[in-house]
Amino acid sequence: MEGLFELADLLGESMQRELDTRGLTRPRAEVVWRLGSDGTMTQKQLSQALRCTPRNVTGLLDALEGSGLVVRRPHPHDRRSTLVGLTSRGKRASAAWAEGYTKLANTLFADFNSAELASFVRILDRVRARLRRVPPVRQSLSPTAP
Amino acid sequence: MEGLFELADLLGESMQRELDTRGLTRPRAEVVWRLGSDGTMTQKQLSQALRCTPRNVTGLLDALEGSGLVVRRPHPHDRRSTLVGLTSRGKRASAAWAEGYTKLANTLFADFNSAELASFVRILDRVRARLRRVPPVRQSLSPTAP
DNA sequence: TATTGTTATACTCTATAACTATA
DNA sequence: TATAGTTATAGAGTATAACAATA
Repeated sequence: MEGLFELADLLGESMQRELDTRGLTRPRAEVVWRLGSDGTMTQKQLSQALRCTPRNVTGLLDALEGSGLVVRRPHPHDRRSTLVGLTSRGKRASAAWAEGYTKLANTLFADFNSAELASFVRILDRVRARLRRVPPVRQSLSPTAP
Repeated sequence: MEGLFELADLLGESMQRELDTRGLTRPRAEVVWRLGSDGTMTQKQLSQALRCTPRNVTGLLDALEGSGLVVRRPHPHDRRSTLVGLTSRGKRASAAWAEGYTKLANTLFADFNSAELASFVRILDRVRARLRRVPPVRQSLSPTAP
């Protein structure tokens, strides 16, 4: 089933190519993507959503604010916090990506009949659910194991 | 078909977790992986295989040599070149990862009957082949599009 | 006293350009 | 003259720790 790993790599490369043509790095694109999906949030919430440090968020937002995709606004009730949201340009970018991925998926899965697709999706869902629960198999991957 | 993108992400995270527990970064692990798959090669060949600059290879090899996973040897016929290969520890690491991924795949795809699996693999292969040919859809992903 | 976001500092990956040794 | 690998320099992402403002 190495094909699955290769497919995952190919999907990653495909996404990367898209970002390169837009002059956006992947971490910055993830910020835009997240804000587009979940809407305005504080930097703290963003750092939790992206699973990175608050310091990291500061740097990414500085760059994205500079290129006009994102705005920082004071939190109305907590003056320690900063609310982050997409500009109209950021919203267009986020929506365009979502559309692009949908198109890509449609292209990739065109020409399959519905029975095949249903079977594929069923297996995909079960594999995905299982992957979420699989713990890292540390022992078998140890490069220092005897 | 967003499930496929999510699965790709999950697989990536799963691999990343493995590397984290080993104290290896992804770029360094890719060097070890590549040398394990294709055997000894020059730094030039490595930079082409990894699609990065020769300078980048130098840095990765410096680190990997320091941790004893890789050795540099003079090329027997061309004194400009350097041959790079895995140490025995590097070979163990590479083999252990391959085994780990096989185990993961086996875990993920246990409990499916052979007809389901055959159907899944067939679609997977066709999607993969198509993905290799799909060009980036630049227009539809443009954040600056009107 | 705890939390939010920042500055200070450091390490890794990556790239381009200039340079050395060799072909 | 061209090639392989290095040093020099720079920018992005990430982390920890110390700090300011606010709760």
